Amino acid sequence: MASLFPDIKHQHRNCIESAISRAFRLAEDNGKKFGANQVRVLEALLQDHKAVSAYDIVDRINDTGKRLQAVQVYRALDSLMELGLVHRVQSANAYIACTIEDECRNPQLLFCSSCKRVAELASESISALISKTAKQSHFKLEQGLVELVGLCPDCVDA
Amino acid sequence: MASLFPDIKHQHRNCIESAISRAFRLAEDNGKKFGANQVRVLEALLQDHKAVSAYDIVDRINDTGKRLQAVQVYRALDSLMELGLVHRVQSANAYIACTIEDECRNPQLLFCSSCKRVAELASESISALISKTAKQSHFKLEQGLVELVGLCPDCVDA
DNA sequence: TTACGTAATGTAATTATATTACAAAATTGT
DNA sequence: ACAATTTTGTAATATAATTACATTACGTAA
Repeated sequence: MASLFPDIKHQHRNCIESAISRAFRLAEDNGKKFGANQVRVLEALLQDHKAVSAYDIVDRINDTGKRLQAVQVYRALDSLMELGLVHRVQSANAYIACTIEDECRNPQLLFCSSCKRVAELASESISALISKTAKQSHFKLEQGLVELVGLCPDCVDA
Repeated sequence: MASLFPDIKHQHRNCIESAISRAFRLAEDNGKKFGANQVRVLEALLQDHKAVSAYDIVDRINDTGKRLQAVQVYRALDSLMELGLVHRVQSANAYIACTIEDECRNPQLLFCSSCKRVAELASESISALISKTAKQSHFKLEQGLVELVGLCPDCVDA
């Protein structure tokens, strides 16, 4: 199996474009507004595949154009997370743009503690097991978080 | 299946005692020091089965006896987490005492977003799937976090 | 169109969470 | 007893997230 982490020479521009257009589509489908702040935050996250803290997003945004404050970034993050377009990297208090095509509310993340990159899975067997577990426990699942923390192939080799 | 969440009339004293004695055993086995601060923090967490923030632990501790500062509580939490005796409830920036008998570094938590109680699983099928997934992805797993956020049976009924 | 109610955005301040830096005390090995 | 190391104590600071409220944009019904 090839690494789930982005190849050094992948066409990142494609990631950005497809994510943005998917975002507009999803927002439309859900009758949600997709304003300038949301777009800017999503774009800031899409600059790379690393987990980025909210304040780093603020910095990225404020490098250019109209300045935003933290609270505005948090608001945008909240709405993006509601749409499943952004996930919180729980163990790092950071955020990542979703790379899964479909609606994604139960992220399965591989987070490299060394280079901070994140790869996202969409394992049916994992989600099935999660649902089954919740059901067995009479637990009304709102969100199932799976986060594998460790070293990505590149960082293991290095 | 009975609820994994503690029954209202369970003998909580037992939880506390067994956790503490297990803690001493584990620390000894690992040649780790188990000082007064660690004990106090663990006891504070064991007061109930809810996720507790670090600063709430500080408050619980400072209600009685020698006062501790946040950093001391964080240090104790770190060492307790290293031993697997405490887990971070990632989605709540809070902490919980482990209720599993064996070494526990890949917690599987059910976190009730309403009452903040936490139930802990030790599903072999989940851990196996996690390990397998990491292996397939050539990912050197340091910690596998599974956190189900939702409503416990009591809060669903209510 | 204007007036009104609602939702989104802007701005400032504050609260909550976690870490750094360094001093003091305890512990360990020689 | 002494130096080296680790743990604990204390103060300050850094980072993360939210609250409170003012302002602007947006839909909609008179």
